Amino acid sequence: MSDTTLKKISQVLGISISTVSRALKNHPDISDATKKKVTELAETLEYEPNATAVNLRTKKTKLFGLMVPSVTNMFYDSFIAAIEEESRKIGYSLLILQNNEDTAAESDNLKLCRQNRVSGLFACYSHETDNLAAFTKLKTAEIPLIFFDKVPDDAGYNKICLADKEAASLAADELLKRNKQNILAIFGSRNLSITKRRLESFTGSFSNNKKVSLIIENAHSTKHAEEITYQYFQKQNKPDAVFCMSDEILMGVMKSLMRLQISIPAQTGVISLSDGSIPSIYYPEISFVETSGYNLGKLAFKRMQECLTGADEPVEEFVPSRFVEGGSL
Amino acid sequence: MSDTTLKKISQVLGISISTVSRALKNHPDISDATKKKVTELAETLEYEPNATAVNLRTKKTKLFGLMVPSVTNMFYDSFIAAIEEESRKIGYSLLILQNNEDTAAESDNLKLCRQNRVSGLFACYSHETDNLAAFTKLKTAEIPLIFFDKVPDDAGYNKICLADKEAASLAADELLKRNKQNILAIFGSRNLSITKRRLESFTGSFSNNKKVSLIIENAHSTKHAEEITYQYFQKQNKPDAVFCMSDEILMGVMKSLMRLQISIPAQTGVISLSDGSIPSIYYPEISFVETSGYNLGKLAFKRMQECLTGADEPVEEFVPSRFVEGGSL
DNA sequence: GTGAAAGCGCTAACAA
DNA sequence: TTGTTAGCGCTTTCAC
Repeated sequence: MSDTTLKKISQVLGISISTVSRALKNHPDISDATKKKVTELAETLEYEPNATAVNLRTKKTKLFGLMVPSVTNMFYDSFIAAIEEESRKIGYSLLILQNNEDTAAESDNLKLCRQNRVSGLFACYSHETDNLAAFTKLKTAEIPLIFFDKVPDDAGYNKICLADKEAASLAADELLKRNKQNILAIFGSRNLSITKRRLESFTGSFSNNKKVSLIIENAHSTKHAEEITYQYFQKQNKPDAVFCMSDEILMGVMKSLMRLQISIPAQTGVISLSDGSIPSIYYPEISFVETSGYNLGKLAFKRMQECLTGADEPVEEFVPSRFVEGGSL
Repeated sequence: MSDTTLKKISQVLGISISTVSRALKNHPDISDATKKKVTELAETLEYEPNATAVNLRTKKTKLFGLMVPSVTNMFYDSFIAAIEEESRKIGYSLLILQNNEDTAAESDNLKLCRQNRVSGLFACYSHETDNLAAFTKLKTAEIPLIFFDKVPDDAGYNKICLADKEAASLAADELLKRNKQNILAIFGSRNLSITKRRLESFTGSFSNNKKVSLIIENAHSTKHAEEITYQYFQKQNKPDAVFCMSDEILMGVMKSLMRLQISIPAQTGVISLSDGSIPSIYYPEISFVETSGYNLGKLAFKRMQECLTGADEPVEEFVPSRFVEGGSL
C-alpha cells in the first residue's frame, strides 16, 4: 500500500507497464477507456510518480540549488522567497545551502549539488573563497550557474546584481536636493566589491560640489556602525544627514540616534539603501533607495529559465532601484 | 568527460563495475592496489556518485523537506538555518517549501515531497488549512513527520514547540517583580493556538493579584499593534509596561512609542517574547524572553534523527525559554 | 492501441 | 579478491 508503482497498477489491470505510463501522461495513442481505468486506479492507489526513477531515466532533475552565505538575512530571504515561488510554479524544487562564507562548507554544498545533479544553481560568490574552480566544474558539467548579488569579477559567468551605482547615486541626489551639507556616509567593508561600487558612485555624485562636507566611514558590522554614529553625534559639529549603505548599517545608526535622542529629521536626516522592511519599523519611517532581494530573485530566475532553454552566452544584468520616501530626510 | 560513471571507470581499468563500486566505498574485500587505481582514476575523471541512481537503488534519499509559511520571517529563518547546518553535517540536503498559509500551495508542496521521496519532513501546520489528511499520507508512507511551532491539536504526531506557557509566565514574573501596575499586553490573533497558550499562561500569572490592571489586546499584524499602542499611550492613564507576544508585535509597539516619544524605561517598560535579534536593535535594548527558532530547529532535528533510527511513538517536546535582560524594564 | 525490451547508474546477493 | 547478475521505477523505441 505504501508505495504504488506503475508495475503494480499494470498487474492489477492486467495490462503492460508502458500502457499505464502512457495513459497517465494522457498519451494520444491510448484509448479513453484505458485511460479512465488507469487514472482511476492510480487515484485510489494514491500513485505518485517516483521522481528518483524519472530523474534517472530522463537524466534530468527538477531541482535547483540555491546557495547563500546565510539564510538569516532579510535580503537573502526575500531572494529565496522569490526563487521558491517561481520554482514551484514550474514544478521544480529548491535545495537550500548555506556556506557562512566558509570555503569548506561551500565545497560541501557544491558537491551536494553535483551529486544531486541539480538542473541549475543560484549562488553568491562569497569573497573569502577563491575556489571559482569548484564552480567551474558545474559549468563544464553544463549546469547553468547564476551568480547573484556577490559575483566574481571574471567575465564568463551569469551575474545578476543590484544596480549599486544607480542606487547610491539616487541616494546622493536626494541628499543634494535637500541641501545637506555635512553628511556622514557609512559603507560596508572596504574589500567587498559591492562596497566599492556604491562608494565610488556615491562620492562621485559630490565630486564637483565644494559646499558639501562628506565623511566616509566603513563599518564591518551593525555594532560597528552604531559606534561610529555614536562618536560623530557626540561632537559639536554634528552631521545633518547620515547615509547608510545597507540595512545592517541602518540598524546600527538608528540605535545610536535613539540613544542620543537625536530627532529625525529635525536634527539629522537619514537615508539608506535597503531591501525595504527595516525602514518601516522606525518612526518616522526611513527614506530609502530600494535594493530588493525579491526583485533580484525574480530576475535571476528569469535568467535561469533562459539558460535552461538554450541561452549560453553569459550575461550581466542589473535590478533597477527606486527612491522610496519615508519621513526621515 | 562531463559525466563519469562507475561503468566508465571499470572499462578504462578493465575491471568490473562492482569492484569499482566497492573500491570507492573502501570495502575490506578489495585489495589496496585496486583501491588505489580506482580512487586515483575517479579523482582525475572527477567522478561524482549519481545520487539519483543511488537513491533509486537503495530506496532512500538523503533529502529532508522543510515547509514553512514564509521564509521571510526571522523566526523561521533561524529554524531553517539550524536544520540546514545539521542536515549538511550528516550529508543530507534540504528542500525548502513555502505555503504562505495557502492550502493549494501546501498541497503542491506535499506532493513534491512525496514525489521526491523525502526521507523526512519538517512542517508547520498552518491554521487555515484543515488538510491534515495530506500529511497523513506521508505517515502511512512511513515518512517521519515533525511538526514544529504551529502544530495540530491531534495526538499521534511529533510536535516540537516553544515552551509558550513557560515563556509567557517568565515574562509575567519579570513584570510582577518590577511592580508594574498598569500593563498593556498585546497578543497575536485569537484563533492561533500559540496565542491561546501564551495568553492563558500570562493572565494566569496575574489571577490572584488585584493590584495589577491588565489590558489584553489582540493584534493581527505589526501595523495593528502599532495602532493599539498609539491609542493607549495617548490616554491620560498610560500603561507603565507593555508586553509583546512576538517580534512582529514588538516592532509595532516600538514604532508608536518612538512616535510619541515615550522614553523607555522611564515612562514605560517593554518586554517581549522574541527570537532575539529584534530586541537588540533598539536603545535601550528590549528585555525579552527568548523563544528561539534556532534552538527549536536543533531540537526538531534531534527528533528527526530519532525517527530515522527507529523511534515511532510520537512525542511532544518543548524548547525551554530564558529571560534576557535588556534595559527596557 | 498496446506490449516487449532495453537501459538510465548504481548496489548487493551470490558465485567463483 | 573479484565478477556476474538482477533489479530499483521509469521512459521510450520498436514491433505487432
